[in-house]
Amino acid sequence: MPSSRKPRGPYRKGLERREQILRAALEVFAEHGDRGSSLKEIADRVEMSQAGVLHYFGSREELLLAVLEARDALDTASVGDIHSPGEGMTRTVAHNAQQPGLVSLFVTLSSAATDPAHPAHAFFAHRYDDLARTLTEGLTTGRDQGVVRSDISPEKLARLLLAVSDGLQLQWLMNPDVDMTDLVETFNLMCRPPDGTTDGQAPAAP
Amino acid sequence: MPSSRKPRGPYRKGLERREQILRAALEVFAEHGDRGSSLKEIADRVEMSQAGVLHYFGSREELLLAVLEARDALDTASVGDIHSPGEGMTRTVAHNAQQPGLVSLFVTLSSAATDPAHPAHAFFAHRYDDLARTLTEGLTTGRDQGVVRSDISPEKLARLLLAVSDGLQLQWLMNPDVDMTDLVETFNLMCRPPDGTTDGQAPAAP
DNA sequence: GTCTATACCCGGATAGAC
DNA sequence: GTCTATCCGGGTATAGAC
Repeated sequence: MPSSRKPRGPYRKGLERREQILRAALEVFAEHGDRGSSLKEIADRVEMSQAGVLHYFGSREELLLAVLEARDALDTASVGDIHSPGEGMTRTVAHNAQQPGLVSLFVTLSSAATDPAHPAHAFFAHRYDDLARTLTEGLTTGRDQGVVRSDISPEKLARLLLAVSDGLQLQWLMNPDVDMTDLVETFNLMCRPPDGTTDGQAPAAP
Repeated sequence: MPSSRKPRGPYRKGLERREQILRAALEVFAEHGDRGSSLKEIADRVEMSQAGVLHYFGSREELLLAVLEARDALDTASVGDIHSPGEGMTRTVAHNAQQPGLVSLFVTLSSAATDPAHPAHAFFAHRYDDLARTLTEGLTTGRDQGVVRSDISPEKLARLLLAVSDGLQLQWLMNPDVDMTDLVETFNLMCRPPDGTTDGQAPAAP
Protein backbone atom coordinates (compact mmCIF):
# COMPACT_ATOMS: atom_id res chain seq x y z
CA MET A 1 0.00 0.00 0.00
CA PRO A 2 1.02 3.61 -0.50
CA SER A 3 3.07 5.56 1.99
CA SER A 4 1.02 6.66 4.96
CA ARG A 5 3.33 9.58 5.70
CA LYS A 6 1.83 13.02 5.44
CA PRO A 7 2.83 14.32 2.06
CA ARG A 8 5.11 17.31 1.97
CA GLY A 9 5.49 19.88 -0.71
CA PRO A 10 2.89 21.04 -3.17
CA TYR A 11 0.38 18.28 -2.39
CA ARG A 12 -0.12 19.17 1.19
CA LYS A 13 -2.31 22.20 0.87
CA GLY A 14 -4.55 20.47 -1.62
CA LEU A 15 -5.17 17.52 0.63
CA GLU A 16 -5.96 19.72 3.56
CA ARG A 17 -8.38 21.68 1.44
CA ARG A 18 -10.04 18.44 0.49
CA GLU A 19 -10.60 17.42 4.07
CA GLN A 20 -11.82 20.85 4.93
CA ILE A 21 -14.40 20.61 2.20
CA LEU A 22 -15.37 17.16 3.37
CA ARG A 23 -16.04 18.44 6.86
CA ALA A 24 -18.05 21.38 5.61
CA ALA A 25 -20.06 19.14 3.30
CA LEU A 26 -20.84 16.83 6.18
CA GLU A 27 -22.17 19.74 8.19
CA VAL A 28 -24.29 21.05 5.39
CA PHE A 29 -25.71 17.68 4.38
CA ALA A 30 -26.46 16.97 8.01
CA GLU A 31 -28.33 20.22 8.35
CA HIS A 32 -30.32 20.21 5.16
CA GLY A 33 -30.25 16.68 3.84
CA ASP A 34 -29.31 15.64 0.36
CA ARG A 35 -31.69 17.64 -1.77
CA GLY A 36 -31.70 20.59 0.54
CA SER A 37 -27.99 21.13 0.20
CA SER A 38 -26.18 22.93 -2.56
CA LEU A 39 -22.57 23.15 -3.58
CA LYS A 40 -22.89 26.86 -3.16
CA GLU A 41 -23.54 26.59 0.55
CA ILE A 42 -20.72 24.14 1.08
CA ALA A 43 -18.43 26.42 -0.89
CA ASP A 44 -19.46 29.42 1.18
CA ARG A 45 -18.62 27.59 4.35
CA VAL A 46 -15.03 26.99 3.28
CA GLU A 47 -14.88 30.41 1.74
CA MET A 48 -14.33 29.47 -1.81
CA SER A 49 -16.41 29.38 -4.95
CA GLN A 50 -18.70 26.62 -6.09
CA ALA A 51 -16.35 25.94 -8.98
CA GLY A 52 -13.51 25.63 -6.51
CA VAL A 53 -15.27 22.83 -4.69
CA LEU A 54 -15.85 21.00 -7.94
CA HIS A 55 -12.15 21.21 -8.59
CA TYR A 56 -11.62 18.78 -5.72
CA PHE A 57 -14.64 16.59 -6.16
CA GLY A 58 -15.56 16.27 -9.79
CA SER A 59 -19.28 16.33 -9.10
CA ARG A 60 -21.78 16.80 -6.36
CA GLU A 61 -22.50 13.11 -6.35
CA GLU A 62 -18.87 12.25 -5.79
CA LEU A 63 -18.75 14.61 -2.86
CA LEU A 64 -21.83 13.13 -1.29
CA LEU A 65 -20.48 9.61 -1.50
CA ALA A 66 -17.15 10.70 -0.07
CA VAL A 67 -18.98 12.23 2.89
CA LEU A 68 -20.97 9.08 3.53
CA GLU A 69 -17.96 6.83 3.39
CA ALA A 70 -15.84 9.04 5.59
CA ARG A 71 -18.60 9.28 8.14
CA ASP A 72 -19.42 5.62 8.17
CA ALA A 73 -15.78 4.74 8.68
CA LEU A 74 -15.58 7.09 11.66
CA ASP A 75 -18.76 5.72 13.20
CA THR A 76 -17.96 2.07 12.99
CA ALA A 77 -14.56 2.81 14.44
CA SER A 78 -16.00 4.76 17.37
CA VAL A 79 -18.31 1.94 18.40
CA GLY A 80 -15.21 -0.19 18.67
CA ASP A 81 -15.25 -2.47 21.65
CA ILE A 82 -18.49 -4.37 21.84
CA HIS A 83 -19.16 -7.17 24.23
CA SER A 84 -22.59 -8.11 22.98
CA PRO A 85 -24.55 -7.05 19.92
CA GLY A 86 -27.27 -5.51 22.02
CA GLU A 87 -24.73 -3.42 23.83
CA GLY A 88 -23.15 -2.27 20.60
CA MET A 89 -26.49 -1.16 19.24
CA THR A 90 -27.48 0.58 22.44
CA ARG A 91 -24.26 2.53 22.43
CA THR A 92 -24.59 3.48 18.82
CA VAL A 93 -28.09 4.71 19.36
CA ALA A 94 -27.10 6.63 22.46
CA HIS A 95 -24.26 8.16 20.50
CA ASN A 96 -26.59 9.11 17.67
CA ALA A 97 -28.93 10.81 20.09
CA GLN A 98 -26.24 13.47 20.38
CA GLN A 99 -26.25 14.25 16.69
CA PRO A 100 -29.71 14.88 15.28
CA GLY A 101 -28.34 16.32 12.07
CA LEU A 102 -26.36 13.26 11.20
CA VAL A 103 -29.14 10.91 12.11
CA SER A 104 -31.41 12.90 9.91
CA LEU A 105 -28.93 12.72 7.07
CA PHE A 106 -28.64 8.97 7.29
CA VAL A 107 -32.35 8.36 7.70
CA THR A 108 -33.30 10.69 4.89
CA LEU A 109 -30.64 9.39 2.60
CA SER A 110 -31.23 5.76 3.31
CA SER A 111 -34.85 6.15 2.36
CA ALA A 112 -34.03 8.15 -0.72
CA ALA A 113 -31.35 5.62 -1.61
CA THR A 114 -34.07 3.04 -1.69
CA ASP A 115 -34.36 3.87 -5.35
CA PRO A 116 -31.84 1.69 -7.19
CA ALA A 117 -31.02 4.66 -9.40
CA HIS A 118 -29.96 6.80 -6.45
CA PRO A 119 -26.20 7.45 -6.31
CA ALA A 120 -26.00 6.18 -2.76
CA HIS A 121 -28.07 3.05 -3.30
CA ALA A 122 -25.15 0.64 -3.41
CA PHE A 123 -23.58 2.25 -0.39
CA PHE A 124 -26.64 1.77 1.78
CA ALA A 125 -27.52 -1.67 0.46
CA HIS A 126 -24.08 -2.93 1.40
CA ARG A 127 -24.18 -1.14 4.69
CA TYR A 128 -27.41 -2.90 5.66
CA ASP A 129 -26.16 -6.30 4.71
CA ASP A 130 -22.94 -5.76 6.60
CA LEU A 131 -24.74 -4.61 9.69
CA ALA A 132 -27.17 -7.51 9.52
CA ARG A 133 -24.31 -9.96 9.18
CA THR A 134 -22.35 -8.52 12.08
CA LEU A 135 -25.40 -8.47 14.31
CA THR A 136 -26.34 -12.00 13.37
CA GLU A 137 -22.90 -13.23 14.36
CA GLY A 138 -23.06 -11.50 17.69
CA LEU A 139 -26.54 -12.77 18.39
CA THR A 140 -25.55 -16.30 17.50
CA THR A 141 -22.79 -16.14 20.07
CA GLY A 142 -25.24 -14.72 22.57
CA ARG A 143 -27.66 -17.53 21.92
CA ASP A 144 -24.97 -20.14 22.47
CA GLN A 145 -24.14 -18.48 25.74
CA GLY A 146 -27.77 -18.57 26.74
CA VAL A 147 -28.24 -14.82 27.00
CA VAL A 148 -30.30 -14.55 23.82
CA ARG A 149 -33.57 -16.39 23.28
CA SER A 150 -33.18 -19.38 21.02
CA ASP A 151 -36.77 -19.74 19.85
CA ILE A 152 -36.22 -17.07 17.20
CA SER A 153 -33.36 -17.24 14.73
CA PRO A 154 -30.47 -14.79 15.13
CA GLU A 155 -31.05 -13.65 11.55
CA LYS A 156 -34.56 -12.54 12.34
CA LEU A 157 -33.54 -10.92 15.59
CA ALA A 158 -30.81 -9.04 13.75
CA ARG A 159 -33.23 -7.69 11.16
CA LEU A 160 -35.64 -6.70 13.91
CA LEU A 161 -32.94 -4.97 15.91
CA LEU A 162 -31.91 -3.02 12.84
CA ALA A 163 -35.53 -2.11 12.17
CA VAL A 164 -36.10 -1.02 15.74
CA SER A 165 -33.06 1.18 15.62
CA ASP A 166 -34.00 2.87 12.35
CA GLY A 167 -37.65 3.19 13.24
CA LEU A 168 -36.91 4.74 16.59
CA GLN A 169 -34.59 7.26 15.04
CA LEU A 170 -37.42 8.30 12.78
CA GLN A 171 -39.80 8.70 15.69
CA TRP A 172 -37.22 10.55 17.68
CA LEU A 173 -36.56 12.98 14.88
CA MET A 174 -40.25 13.62 14.62
CA ASN A 175 -40.66 13.97 18.35
CA PRO A 176 -37.56 14.41 20.52
CA ASP A 177 -39.43 13.23 23.59
CA VAL A 178 -39.21 9.68 22.35
CA ASP A 179 -36.44 8.01 24.33
CA MET A 180 -34.56 5.98 21.76
CA THR A 181 -31.95 4.62 24.12
CA ASP A 182 -34.46 3.40 26.63
CA LEU A 183 -36.58 1.76 23.98
CA VAL A 184 -33.70 -0.03 22.34
CA GLU A 185 -32.78 -1.41 25.73
CA THR A 186 -36.33 -2.55 26.22
CA PHE A 187 -36.11 -4.39 22.96
CA ASN A 188 -32.88 -6.01 24.09
CA LEU A 189 -34.80 -7.25 27.08
CA MET A 190 -37.26 -8.88 24.76
CA CYS A 191 -34.37 -10.69 23.10
CA ARG A 192 -33.46 -12.51 26.29
CA PRO A 193 -34.58 -16.09 26.81
CA PRO A 194 -38.30 -16.35 27.70
CA ASP A 195 -37.69 -17.33 31.31
CA GLY A 196 -34.69 -15.95 33.09
CA THR A 197 -33.12 -19.37 33.39
CA THR A 198 -29.51 -19.45 32.25
CA ASP A 199 -28.77 -15.82 32.69
CA GLY A 200 -27.98 -13.25 35.30
CA GLN A 201 -26.33 -11.30 32.52
CA ALA A 202 -28.67 -9.34 30.31
CA PRO A 203 -27.57 -8.83 26.69
CA ALA A 204 -27.17 -5.11 27.13
CA ALA A 205 -26.19 -4.81 30.76
CA PRO A 206 -22.91 -2.98 31.53
CA MET B 1 -72.13 19.12 8.11
CA PRO B 2 -72.52 19.90 4.43
CA SER B 3 -74.76 17.90 2.12
CA SER B 4 -73.21 14.60 1.20
CA ARG B 5 -75.19 14.35 -2.04
CA LYS B 6 -73.20 14.41 -5.22
CA PRO B 7 -73.42 17.97 -6.48
CA ARG B 8 -75.16 18.56 -9.76
CA GLY B 9 -74.71 21.35 -12.18
CA PRO B 10 -71.60 23.36 -12.85
CA TYR B 11 -69.74 22.12 -9.78
CA ARG B 12 -69.72 18.53 -10.78
CA LYS B 13 -67.11 18.54 -13.49
CA GLY B 14 -64.76 20.57 -11.39
CA LEU B 15 -64.96 18.21 -8.46
CA GLU B 16 -64.38 15.21 -10.65
CA ARG B 17 -61.40 16.89 -12.18
CA ARG B 18 -60.07 17.50 -8.73
CA GLU B 19 -60.28 13.87 -7.77
CA GLN B 20 -58.74 12.85 -11.03
CA ILE B 21 -55.80 15.10 -10.35
CA LEU B 22 -55.54 13.74 -6.84
CA ARG B 23 -55.29 10.19 -8.13
CA ALA B 24 -52.70 11.09 -10.72
CA ALA B 25 -50.67 12.99 -8.16
CA LEU B 26 -50.73 9.99 -5.85
CA GLU B 27 -49.33 7.83 -8.62
CA VAL B 28 -46.60 10.23 -9.54
CA PHE B 29 -45.54 10.95 -5.97
CA ALA B 30 -45.53 7.22 -5.29
CA GLU B 31 -43.29 6.61 -8.26
CA HIS B 32 -40.80 9.39 -7.86
CA GLY B 33 -41.14 10.66 -4.33
CA ASP B 34 -41.65 14.24 -3.31
CA ARG B 35 -38.66 15.95 -4.85
CA GLY B 36 -38.60 13.71 -7.86
CA SER B 37 -42.10 14.69 -8.91
CA SER B 38 -43.16 17.74 -10.83
CA LEU B 39 -46.47 19.40 -11.51
CA LYS B 40 -45.71 18.95 -15.15
CA GLU B 41 -45.75 15.19 -14.95
CA ILE B 42 -48.93 15.12 -12.92
CA ALA B 43 -50.51 17.46 -15.42
CA ASP B 44 -49.43 15.26 -18.31
CA ARG B 45 -51.05 12.28 -16.72
CA VAL B 46 -54.45 13.94 -16.57
CA GLU B 47 -53.84 15.50 -19.94
CA MET B 48 -53.93 19.08 -18.94
CA SER B 49 -51.39 21.82 -18.50
CA GLN B 50 -49.33 22.52 -15.42
CA ALA B 51 -51.24 25.77 -14.98
CA GLY B 52 -54.47 23.83 -15.13
CA VAL B 53 -53.45 21.73 -12.17
CA LEU B 54 -52.59 24.80 -10.19
CA HIS B 55 -56.05 26.10 -10.89
CA TYR B 56 -57.42 23.34 -8.64
CA PHE B 57 -54.69 23.24 -6.05
CA GLY B 58 -53.21 26.64 -5.48
CA SER B 59 -49.70 25.32 -5.04
CA ARG B 60 -47.65 22.21 -5.26
CA GLU B 61 -47.48 22.01 -1.51
CA GLU B 62 -51.24 22.08 -1.18
CA LEU B 63 -51.53 19.25 -3.63
CA LEU B 64 -49.00 17.14 -1.79
CA LEU B 65 -50.79 17.56 1.50
CA ALA B 66 -54.11 16.73 -0.11
CA VAL B 67 -52.62 13.52 -1.47
CA LEU B 68 -51.24 12.51 1.91
CA GLU B 69 -54.49 13.13 3.69
CA ALA B 70 -56.59 11.34 1.12
CA ARG B 71 -54.29 8.36 1.17
CA ASP B 72 -54.05 8.15 4.89
CA ALA B 73 -57.83 8.25 5.19
CA LEU B 74 -58.16 5.38 2.72
CA ASP B 75 -55.55 3.30 4.47
CA THR B 76 -56.88 3.58 7.96
CA ALA B 77 -60.32 2.77 6.60
CA SER B 78 -59.09 -0.32 4.78
CA VAL B 79 -57.52 -1.79 7.86
CA GLY B 80 -60.96 -1.48 9.40
CA ASP B 81 -61.85 -4.52 11.45
CA ILE B 82 -59.04 -5.29 13.83
CA HIS B 83 -59.26 -7.83 16.57
CA SER B 84 -55.89 -7.21 18.08
CA PRO B 85 -53.28 -4.52 17.51
CA GLY B 86 -50.75 -7.05 16.33
CA GLU B 87 -53.16 -8.33 13.75
CA GLY B 88 -53.93 -4.86 12.53
CA MET B 89 -50.28 -4.07 12.08
CA THR B 90 -49.56 -7.36 10.38
CA ARG B 91 -52.34 -6.76 7.91
CA THR B 92 -51.24 -3.24 7.21
CA VAL B 93 -47.71 -4.35 6.55
CA ALA B 94 -48.86 -7.21 4.35
CA HIS B 95 -51.03 -4.76 2.47
CA ASN B 96 -48.15 -2.35 2.06
CA ALA B 97 -45.98 -5.10 0.67
CA GLN B 98 -48.17 -4.88 -2.42
CA GLN B 99 -47.42 -1.22 -3.00
CA PRO B 100 -43.73 -0.44 -2.99
CA GLY B 101 -44.27 2.99 -4.49
CA LEU B 102 -46.58 4.12 -1.74
CA VAL B 103 -44.40 2.71 0.98
CA SER B 104 -41.49 4.53 -0.52
CA LEU B 105 -43.46 7.75 -0.60
CA PHE B 106 -44.41 7.52 3.03
CA VAL B 107 -40.98 6.47 4.22
CA THR B 108 -39.20 9.11 2.21
CA LEU B 109 -41.61 11.80 3.17
CA SER B 110 -41.77 10.94 6.81
CA SER B 111 -38.04 11.25 7.07
CA ALA B 112 -37.97 14.45 5.08
CA ALA B 113 -40.85 15.76 7.18
CA THR B 114 -38.65 15.34 10.17
CA ASP B 115 -37.60 18.90 9.53
CA PRO B 116 -40.11 21.13 11.35
CA ALA B 117 -40.03 23.48 8.37
CA HIS B 118 -41.19 20.79 5.98
CA PRO B 119 -44.75 21.30 4.71
CA ALA B 120 -45.76 17.82 5.78
CA HIS B 121 -44.19 17.95 9.23
CA ALA B 122 -47.41 18.53 11.13
CA PHE B 123 -49.17 15.84 9.17
CA PHE B 124 -46.64 13.19 10.05
CA ALA B 125 -46.16 14.27 13.62
CA HIS B 126 -49.88 13.92 14.25
CA ARG B 127 -50.03 10.68 12.37
CA TYR B 128 -47.36 9.15 14.59
CA ASP B 129 -49.01 10.24 17.77
CA ASP B 130 -52.37 8.96 16.60
CA LEU B 131 -50.94 5.61 15.62
CA ALA B 132 -49.06 5.30 18.89
CA ARG B 133 -52.20 6.08 20.82
CA THR B 134 -54.35 3.61 18.94
CA LEU B 135 -51.77 0.87 19.29
CA THR B 136 -51.33 1.57 22.97
CA GLU B 137 -55.03 1.17 23.54
CA GLY B 138 -55.13 -2.11 21.69
CA LEU B 139 -52.10 -3.44 23.51
CA THR B 140 -53.55 -2.45 26.86
CA THR B 141 -56.63 -4.48 26.10
CA GLY B 142 -54.42 -7.36 25.00
CA ARG B 143 -52.48 -7.19 28.20
CA ASP B 144 -55.64 -7.32 30.27
CA GLN B 145 -56.71 -10.37 28.34
CA GLY B 146 -53.38 -11.99 28.99
CA VAL B 147 -52.28 -12.23 25.37
CA VAL B 148 -49.71 -9.47 25.62
CA ARG B 149 -46.78 -9.54 28.01
CA SER B 150 -47.30 -7.32 31.02
CA ASP B 151 -43.67 -6.80 32.02
CA ILE B 152 -43.29 -4.04 29.44
CA SER B 153 -45.66 -1.10 29.24
CA PRO B 154 -48.10 -0.95 26.34
CA GLU B 155 -46.73 2.50 25.50
CA LYS B 156 -43.28 1.13 24.94
CA LEU B 157 -44.52 -1.86 23.01
CA ALA B 158 -46.53 0.46 20.79
CA ARG B 159 -43.51 2.62 20.00
CA LEU B 160 -41.46 -0.48 19.31
CA LEU B 161 -44.12 -1.94 17.06
CA LEU B 162 -44.27 1.28 15.11
CA ALA B 163 -40.49 1.33 14.85
CA VAL B 164 -40.34 -2.26 13.70
CA SER B 165 -42.88 -1.58 11.04
CA ASP B 166 -41.11 1.52 9.70
CA GLY B 167 -37.68 -0.01 9.94
CA LEU B 168 -38.69 -3.15 8.14
CA GLN B 169 -40.22 -1.16 5.33
CA LEU B 170 -36.92 0.59 4.90
CA GLN B 171 -35.03 -2.69 4.77
CA TRP B 172 -37.55 -4.17 2.43
CA LEU B 173 -37.30 -1.25 0.05
CA MET B 174 -33.56 -1.62 0.05
CA ASN B 175 -33.72 -5.37 -0.41
CA PRO B 176 -37.03 -6.93 -1.46
CA ASP B 177 -35.93 -10.32 -0.15
CA VAL B 178 -36.55 -9.11 3.37
CA ASP B 179 -39.86 -10.62 4.46
CA MET B 180 -41.61 -7.80 6.27
CA THR B 181 -44.78 -9.67 7.05
CA ASP B 182 -42.99 -12.62 8.55
CA LEU B 183 -40.77 -10.41 10.65
CA VAL B 184 -43.61 -8.33 12.02
CA GLU B 185 -45.30 -11.54 13.05
CA THR B 186 -42.14 -12.65 14.74
CA PHE B 187 -42.13 -9.44 16.68
CA ASN B 188 -45.74 -10.01 17.68
CA LEU B 189 -44.60 -13.33 19.05
CA MET B 190 -42.10 -11.49 21.20
CA CYS B 191 -44.95 -9.40 22.56
CA ARG B 192 -46.70 -12.41 24.03
CA PRO B 193 -46.36 -13.18 27.71
CA PRO B 194 -42.93 -14.72 28.57
CA ASP B 195 -44.29 -18.20 29.24
CA GLY B 196 -47.26 -19.41 27.23
CA THR B 197 -49.47 -19.53 30.31
CA THR B 198 -52.78 -17.81 29.82
CA ASP B 199 -52.91 -17.99 26.10
CA GLY B 200 -53.56 -20.39 23.25
CA GLN B 201 -54.38 -17.31 21.20
CA ALA B 202 -51.37 -15.49 19.79
CA PRO B 203 -51.73 -11.72 19.33
CA ALA B 204 -51.51 -11.99 15.56
CA ALA B 205 -52.97 -15.42 14.88
CA PRO B 206 -55.84 -15.60 12.37
C1' DG C 1 -61.74 26.25 -16.87
C1' DT C 2 -58.09 25.77 -19.53
C1' DC C 3 -54.52 27.17 -22.33
C1' DT C 4 -49.84 29.43 -23.81
C1' DA C 5 -46.34 32.23 -22.65
C1' DT C 6 -43.39 34.03 -19.62
C1' DA C 7 -41.16 35.68 -15.47
C1' DC C 8 -38.36 34.24 -12.04
C1' DC C 9 -35.55 31.36 -9.27
C1' DC C 10 -32.26 27.76 -8.40
C1' DG C 11 -29.23 24.12 -9.27
C1' DG C 12 -24.85 21.86 -11.47
C1' DA C 13 -21.32 21.84 -14.72
C1' DT C 14 -18.00 23.96 -17.97
C1' DA C 15 -14.69 27.43 -20.18
C1' DG C 16 -11.25 30.32 -19.78
C1' DA C 17 -8.75 34.16 -17.48
C1' DC C 18 -5.44 34.91 -13.88
C1' DG D 1 -5.84 26.31 -7.63
C1' DT D 2 -9.06 29.45 -7.75
C1' DC D 3 -11.99 32.71 -9.67
C1' DT D 4 -15.80 34.82 -12.75
C1' DA D 5 -18.87 34.28 -16.19
C1' DT D 6 -21.84 31.60 -18.59
C1' DC D 7 -24.59 27.83 -20.31
C1' DC D 8 -28.21 24.86 -19.68
C1' DG D 9 -31.67 22.49 -17.54
C1' DG D 10 -35.30 22.21 -14.17
C1' DG D 11 -38.82 23.81 -11.25
C1' DT D 12 -43.11 26.89 -9.55
C1' DA D 13 -46.06 30.45 -10.05
C1' DT D 14 -48.39 34.19 -12.56
C1' DA D 15 -50.62 36.95 -16.54
C1' DG D 16 -53.62 37.20 -19.83
C1' DA D 17 -55.96 35.39 -24.00
C1' DC D 18 -59.69 32.37 -25.36
